[in-house]
Amino acid sequence: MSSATRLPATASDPDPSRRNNLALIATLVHHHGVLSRAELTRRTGLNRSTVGTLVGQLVALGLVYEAAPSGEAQVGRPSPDVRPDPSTAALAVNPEVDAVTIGLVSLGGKVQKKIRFATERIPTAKEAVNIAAAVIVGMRSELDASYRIVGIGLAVPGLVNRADGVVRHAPHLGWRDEPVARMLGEATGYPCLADNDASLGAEAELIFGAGAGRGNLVYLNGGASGIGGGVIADGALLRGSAGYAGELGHTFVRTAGQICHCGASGCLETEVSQSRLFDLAGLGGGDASQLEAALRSKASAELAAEVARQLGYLGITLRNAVNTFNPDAIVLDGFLGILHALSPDTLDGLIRTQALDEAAGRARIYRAALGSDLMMIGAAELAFTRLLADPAGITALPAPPAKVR
Amino acid sequence: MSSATRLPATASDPDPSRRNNLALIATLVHHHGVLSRAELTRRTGLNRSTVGTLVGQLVALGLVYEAAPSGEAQVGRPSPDVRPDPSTAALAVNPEVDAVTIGLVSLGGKVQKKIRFATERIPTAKEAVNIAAAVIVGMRSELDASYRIVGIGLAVPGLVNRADGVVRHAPHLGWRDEPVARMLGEATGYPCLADNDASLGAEAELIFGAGAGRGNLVYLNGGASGIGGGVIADGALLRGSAGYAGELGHTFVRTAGQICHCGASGCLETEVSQSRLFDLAGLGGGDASQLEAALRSKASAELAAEVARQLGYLGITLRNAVNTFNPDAIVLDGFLGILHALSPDTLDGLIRTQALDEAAGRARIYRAALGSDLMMIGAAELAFTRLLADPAGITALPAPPAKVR
DNA sequence: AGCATTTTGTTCTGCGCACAAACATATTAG
DNA sequence: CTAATATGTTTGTGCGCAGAACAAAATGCT
Repeated sequence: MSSATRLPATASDPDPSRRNNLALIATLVHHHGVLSRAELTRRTGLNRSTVGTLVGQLVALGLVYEAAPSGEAQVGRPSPDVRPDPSTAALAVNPEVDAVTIGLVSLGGKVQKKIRFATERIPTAKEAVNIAAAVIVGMRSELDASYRIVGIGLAVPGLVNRADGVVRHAPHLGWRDEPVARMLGEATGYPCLADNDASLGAEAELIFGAGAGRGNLVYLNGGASGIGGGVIADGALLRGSAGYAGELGHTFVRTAGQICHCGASGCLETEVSQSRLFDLAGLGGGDASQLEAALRSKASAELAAEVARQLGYLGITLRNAVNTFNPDAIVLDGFLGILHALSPDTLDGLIRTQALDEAAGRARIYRAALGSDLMMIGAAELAFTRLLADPAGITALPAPPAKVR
Repeated sequence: MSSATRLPATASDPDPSRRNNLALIATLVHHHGVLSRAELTRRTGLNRSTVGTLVGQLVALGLVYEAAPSGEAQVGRPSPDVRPDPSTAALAVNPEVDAVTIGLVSLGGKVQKKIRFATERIPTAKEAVNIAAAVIVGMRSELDASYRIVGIGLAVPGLVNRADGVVRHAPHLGWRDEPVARMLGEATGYPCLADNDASLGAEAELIFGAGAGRGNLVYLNGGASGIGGGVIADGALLRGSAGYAGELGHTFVRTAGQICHCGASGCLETEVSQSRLFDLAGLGGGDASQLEAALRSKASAELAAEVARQLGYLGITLRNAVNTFNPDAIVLDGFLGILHALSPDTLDGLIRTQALDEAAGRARIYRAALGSDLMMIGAAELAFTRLLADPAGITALPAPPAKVR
C-alpha cells in the first residue's frame, strides 16, 4: 500500500443532495444576475430555512454576495438581493484565423476585460497558446489582486473533444489533434477546458442572450472561419457521441453543388460564404461592419443577387433545423446575422412556408447582439459550468482576494 | 374551507432522494432484464444495505421479484437475480393507414400479446380509438386476472404533443388536432399517453434493440405512412419546444425536387418512397417481406436504378444526420432497412466519404430487427416511463393480481 | 402616528434516508 | 474440512431538509 492510501472521507463528496441544491442556487444566481432570496425559495421549491443555509454557504465560498434589496417595494419584510460575486472569474481564449482574443469574464457573465491580439498570419496551435499564455501571465499579478480565477475556457473554430480538450480538426486554422487545453493549462497553471466555438456561442446565447430562458435554440455563426453551428436541445447543449454534434455548416443545401473541403458537395459552408460578399462589395478584407454598410448602401444588382442566393441556401438549412429541432429561437451571428438583418422577413418567410408548420411554431429568428463578447462569455462558461456543478469543490482553489466592491 | 382541505402530508412525496434511487434501480432492472443485487450496488454506487432496502420496496410494489441466482458461479455468497415483474404490464396501440395494432407488453419489454386489426380504409381517429377500446375491453377480464395494467401508450405516425396526447397533424392518416389520448383514456378507464411513432421506435431501439446502451442514436422508419424519424441525443429523446423534433423525413435532399405534401420541395419523404418500389416491382400493395424478396431476386434495371436513386437520397439524409448528431448508431426500419440490407456497404460508404470523418467516427448503420414488436415496446414505454419515474406512486393503481409465474 | 397585516429571515426540532460497521451466510479453493 | 471471498442483514450514526414558532421589516389603513 502506498502512503497515500485511504484518504480521509473528505468533505469533497458531501451529501449529493446538498451538492445538487448548492449547484441549483449558484446556477440560478449566475444566470439571472440578481435574485431575491424569496425568489430563490419559490424557484427551487426548497424551504426558506434551507435556502438560507445554502446561500450562506455560497457566500462563505465567495460565489455570491447578499446586498440590500433593489427590487420594487412590497408589503412584507424585504428580501435581500443575491448576486454573483464578480471577484470570482474565468479567463476566455478564442483563436481565429487572424487574431487571438483573450478575455476576463466574471461570474454572472460580465466581460471585464478583452484583448484582441491580431496576428499576421493564421496562428499555429503553439503560437495561439503562446500568445494567450503571454497575455495571461502578463496580467497575472493584476488578476491575483482582484479576482479568483477558476479556470480558462478555450473556444476553437473546429471539432473539439470537450472531454480532453483536444482539437481534433480545425480546418480553417489548419490544426489537427492539438491538445490545446493541456498546453495552455501547463503554460499558465490554470485548469483549462476547450470546446467548439459555436457550441459555446449557443450556450452563451441561451443563458445571457436572445435565447434567455428557452430550452431549444439553434445558433449559427458565419465568419472568416466558415459557418459553425451549435444547438441547445431540451435545455442542454447537443454534444453527440464524441462531442462533434451540431455541425450545421455542412448541411446539404444544393444538388451538384461545389465540392467542400470536407469532401462532400453542396454544403452550406461552400455555398454561403463571407469572402464572396467581400469580393463583390469591393472590400479587401475588411470587418463585418464595413460589409454591412456596403450591403445596405450600394446594392449592385450582382451583389443583391448573391445576397438573395445565399439567403436561399441559408433558408434551406434553417428549414432542416426547424424540422429537426423544433426550436424556440434561431440565432444568427456574424455575417449570417447581417444577411438576415438586411431583410428580416425573407428567412422568416422561408421557414414559415418551407418547414413543417407545427415544428416552426412560434419560433423566431434573432440576430445575435453580443458580438465578440459572446465568445468570451461562452468560453468562460466552460470553467463556470464545472464550478457551478460542485460549488463546494472550490475549496481546493486559491483563497479569494480581499473584497473591494 | 371545503372538507377536503388540508390533505394529510401523504406518502406520495417521499424524500426526493429515495424516489430517485427507486427510479434508478427500477429502470436498470427494466432495461437489463436480469441484474444481480451485487451488480445493482456496483452500477448505482449505493450502499449494499441501501440497495437491499430499495429492492425490497420494489418487490413490495410488485415491480420486481427476486429469484435464485442464474449467473456464473463465483466465489462468495451468491447474489439473487432481480428481474422485472412481468405481471406489471402496459398496453400499446399503433394506428396505421391500413390497420390498428394493439399489444400487451410486460415490464422488461416482452411483448406478451399482439393483435393486428386490419382496416378496409384509413381509420379516422374515432375509429382507431373505437377499435383499440373494443379489443382492450374485450380482453379486460383476462387481463385483470394475470396483469396489473399501468397504462396505455399510443404510437401515432404524425406530429404529436406528448404533453397532452393530442395529435396535431398526421398527414397520412388525415388527422388534425385529435385528442386521442384523452379519447382512449375515457373509453377504457386506463391512463393514456401518446407520442410520435418514430420517436418511440428510437427509444425502444435505444433500450432493447441495436442501440442498447448507447446514448446517441438516429432512428429512421420507412413505411406506408412516409418516413418518420426519432433521435436520441446524449441519452434522451430529442423533443424540441413542443415535441415535434426529429422530423428527418423532411430533410432537404434534392434541389428542384418534387413538391411534398408539407409544402416544401425536395424532402426525403417525397424522393424516397415505398410505393414507388412496390409499383416497379409489380406488387400491388403487398407487405415488406414480399418487397424484400422481389428486390433481391428479379432486379430489373429500372428497379435497380430506383433503388440506387433512393439510396443516394437516403445517404444525403444520413450525412446530414451524422454531421448534426454525431451518433453512435443509425437504425433503419421498414423499407429503409430493406434498402440498406440489399447493399450494406452503400450507405456506410456514403457516410464515410460524405460526412465529416470525426462526426462519423465509429458510427454504424443497423437494420432494426424487432419489426412491429418495436412499436409495441416503444408505445408501452410511454406508460412505463411514467411508472419508473416514481415507482412508489403506483400505490394508487389497482392491486397486483395473485402471482402465477 | 400607531396598529394591523403581510412577507420573509432565523432558530430549533424532528424525521427520513443513506452510509458504515459488525455480523451472518453461502459459495469456491485448496 | 478449513480458509477465503463475496454478499445479504442488522444496527447505529450523521446529514440535510421540512415545518413550526418566533422575530423583523416593510406597507396600508385609520
